[in-house]
Amino acid sequence: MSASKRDELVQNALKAFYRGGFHAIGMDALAKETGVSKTAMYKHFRTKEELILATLRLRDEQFRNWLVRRVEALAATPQEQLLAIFDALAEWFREPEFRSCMFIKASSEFQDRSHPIHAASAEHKRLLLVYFQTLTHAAGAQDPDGLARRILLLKEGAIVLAHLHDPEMAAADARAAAQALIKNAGL
Amino acid sequence: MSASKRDELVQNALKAFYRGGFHAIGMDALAKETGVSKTAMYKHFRTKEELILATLRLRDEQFRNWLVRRVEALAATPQEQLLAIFDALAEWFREPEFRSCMFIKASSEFQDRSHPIHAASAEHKRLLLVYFQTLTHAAGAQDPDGLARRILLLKEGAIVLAHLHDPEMAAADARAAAQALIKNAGL
DNA sequence: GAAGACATTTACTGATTGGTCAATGTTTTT
DNA sequence: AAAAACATTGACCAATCAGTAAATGTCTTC
Repeated sequence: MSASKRDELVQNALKAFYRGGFHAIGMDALAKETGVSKTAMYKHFRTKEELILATLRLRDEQFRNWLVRRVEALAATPQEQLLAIFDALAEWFREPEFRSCMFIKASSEFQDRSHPIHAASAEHKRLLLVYFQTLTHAAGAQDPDGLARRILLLKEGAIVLAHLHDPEMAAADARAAAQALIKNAGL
Repeated sequence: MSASKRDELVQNALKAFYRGGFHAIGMDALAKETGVSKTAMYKHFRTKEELILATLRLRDEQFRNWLVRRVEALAATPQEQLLAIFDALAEWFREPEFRSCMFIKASSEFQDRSHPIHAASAEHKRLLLVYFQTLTHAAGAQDPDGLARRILLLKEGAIVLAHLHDPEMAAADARAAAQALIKNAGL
């Protein structure tokens, strides 16, 4: 299997896991959905866990790239970009394939903090926090690290409620709350 | 099996599902852990899904009762109680058995909005929102319904980050954000 | 104490779980 | 064209999945 075929496998596995859950989808179903035989899959990933970790790495890259690009397209100044995060989220929530956050789901199914999949999920959130911190610092907020953590808090809450209640309202509420917090940080 | 034994079964199943996840724990393992034979379980619950729904009903009752009582014990006025929500959450996060929210996990594993388990999770959050609304209305906030939704947003975000990052910090950040929102609502 | 009702157990179903293996292509190198 | 390297396959493994059946035990009622 070529490197591009391997990427394609991870891409398809990502979609399948995102749609169906990690425990719910077996390796047989995965092989059938991706069009790759099971043995070929096990040539590249020694265990199901390794394949999951590979999909999470891809998803982390995809999501953070998408978010940064989208935010930069929507707003120019760091302060406006902090708000644009929630406009980007609203766009994501509107996608018909939207089914919450891959990493919230991963940490829901692999709850032990010491589990590699849980750790990968925590790391994704940490990297997002770092991005938010660059924005709050650049915007010149008071307590920039604290503001970044609160923005992340709103983002996670918005995802959960977009999945369970109304996507549009979740994004709008989070945006409004972020606006209040930003004003409160002297901006 | 007596009614109390049935309750005991649901209690133990709740613990097992909360610890291990819904798909990850099979009915055999569940029977062994609860000390009830598998056939006895199927006498009371026709399917695994029905048992899960029963555990969610119990959890909804337990959690909302606990939260209301704790909040009332921690603060007297509606406005203070809105903040006390996050002090109660901090206590919950500190428990060594804390492993995120049962309903976030349930909706992570059963993602289809039409699925009864997903619907039960959404209903739990809706009932929490109703409780928050009684507080924001009683406190005399501007846009009380909106404030309640934003408080709920913060609560969900705090749970996610308490599970993935630092529990103490998640609670404190959410509390600080709530304080800003409350002040912003004219209180 | 016998009869019937209810509870509980062990043993089992076919399907599926994650993972492996020997056999069979299909290239690439010599 | 022969040989060595690599890819791919379907069949297979023991274990577990959700769910069931028949048999055994334990009450209650008369």
